[in-house]
Amino acid sequence: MLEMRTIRDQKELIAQNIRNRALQLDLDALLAADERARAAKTELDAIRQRRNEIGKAMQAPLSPQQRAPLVEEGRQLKEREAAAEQVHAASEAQRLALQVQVPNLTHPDAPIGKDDAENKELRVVGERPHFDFPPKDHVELMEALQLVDFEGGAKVAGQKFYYLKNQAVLLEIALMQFACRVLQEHGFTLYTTPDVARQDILSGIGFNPRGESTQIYNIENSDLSLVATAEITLGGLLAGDILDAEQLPMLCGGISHCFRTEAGSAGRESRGLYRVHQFTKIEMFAFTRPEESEAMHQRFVDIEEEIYQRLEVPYRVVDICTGDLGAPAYRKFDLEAWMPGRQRWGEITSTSNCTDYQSRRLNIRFKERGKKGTRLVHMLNGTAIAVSRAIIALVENGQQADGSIRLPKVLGLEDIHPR
RNA sequence: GGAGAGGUGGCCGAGUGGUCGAAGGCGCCAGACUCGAAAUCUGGUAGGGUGGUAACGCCCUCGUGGGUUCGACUCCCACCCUCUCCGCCA
Repeated sequence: MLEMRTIRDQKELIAQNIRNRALQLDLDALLAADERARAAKTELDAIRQRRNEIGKAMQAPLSPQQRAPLVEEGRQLKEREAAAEQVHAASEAQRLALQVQVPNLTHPDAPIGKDDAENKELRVVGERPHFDFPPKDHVELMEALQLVDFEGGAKVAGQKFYYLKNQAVLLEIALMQFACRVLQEHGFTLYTTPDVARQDILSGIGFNPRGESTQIYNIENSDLSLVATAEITLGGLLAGDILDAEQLPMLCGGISHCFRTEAGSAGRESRGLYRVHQFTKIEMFAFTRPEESEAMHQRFVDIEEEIYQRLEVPYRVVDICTGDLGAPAYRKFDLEAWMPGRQRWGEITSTSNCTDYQSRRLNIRFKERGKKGTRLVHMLNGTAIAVSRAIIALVENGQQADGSIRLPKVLGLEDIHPR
């Protein structure tokens, strides 16, 4: 969420940003709602001020004749205050509903474009494999090797759920282990996290769990939702806290069980493990001083590249364009792996600098020694390894003519052979 | 799940109907002392909103939300969380 003052003072900039992001949003309605909310607050404050004055006056020893009119006025003010409070609460709710739709500002270097077709390729790293046989996709390969069971998944939990089997299970564990090790080497504190989170945490991160096209599974009779990523639980970890500046930057790595309804994406990229309702991910998260966030963002990209280089997966780095950025992201880079089964690049990691967009709503601040006041931290997230997509890349790129799969040495696993 | 205790500023901790944003301490900042530091002494030190060029004013915040009252940190209700004991359990 952006600060209302920013939206007021820099209306043109905000409006341009909304256009760049190809969003529809009535800024004037927001500004009007803001006017109403502030007017209501002024009104309410005036009533409260008078009430406080009466309270103060009543402390002095007073005769019953002096007290009576004060008590009466106080009584009346209480009623007026209640009415004013309702007006104020309603106008604030209206304002907030619009305010949270305003996307974050955007890095000046982010490419301007309306959708993912206009993302900018920054570099390609690694050699795409050449096959002297027609390459198969991961579904065909994995089913032949008894590494996955989609039918079982569908029977028990529905479409887009799956079981991993045999060596794929060890592969998942090895990938998680590898990613955790790398993060630890880079100074991250590792976490397992809850797989559910409260509404206010979800909204603070920028998810809208009860909205119409939500990606989120909600748990009935509670204000909990299944998390779509550990970005939610890691980012929410420090909600409401005031940190010492010396504690920053704070790096967290987490095992992330991801649950996504994938509403509205039926039929899109739906084959196999590419887009599923549940997967496991190792997530990076950082809380930084504002001055550090851009450098930290680069560092996240570097770590992602290190991981995929060590996994020997050919990939390219993409600078996400304005129209394809999520609302909280100030800038976003994706790594896309070469996927021979689809003959195209497929997203395997994503890292966003969300600046203070999330910390404002989650109220995560830091304090510097000797300085007055507090400042909002910057928050960044990034994928170390999203297991299901990493498996696609490894299996498809590592396939051999005899149907076996060659795996990168860093995982410490044997290659996978037909039984 | 049952019984009890408790949630106050960056931290610890007092405060049980009158203004208290809150004693005291720690920490931090500035100054004094010192060649310098430590110790000591003096003063300062919450966050947010809103109005104002500013000085400064006003409002909110003592877990959260309601209620009682002219007035609530203080009384009542609900919820959340923490701790102790008992039960249950991987």
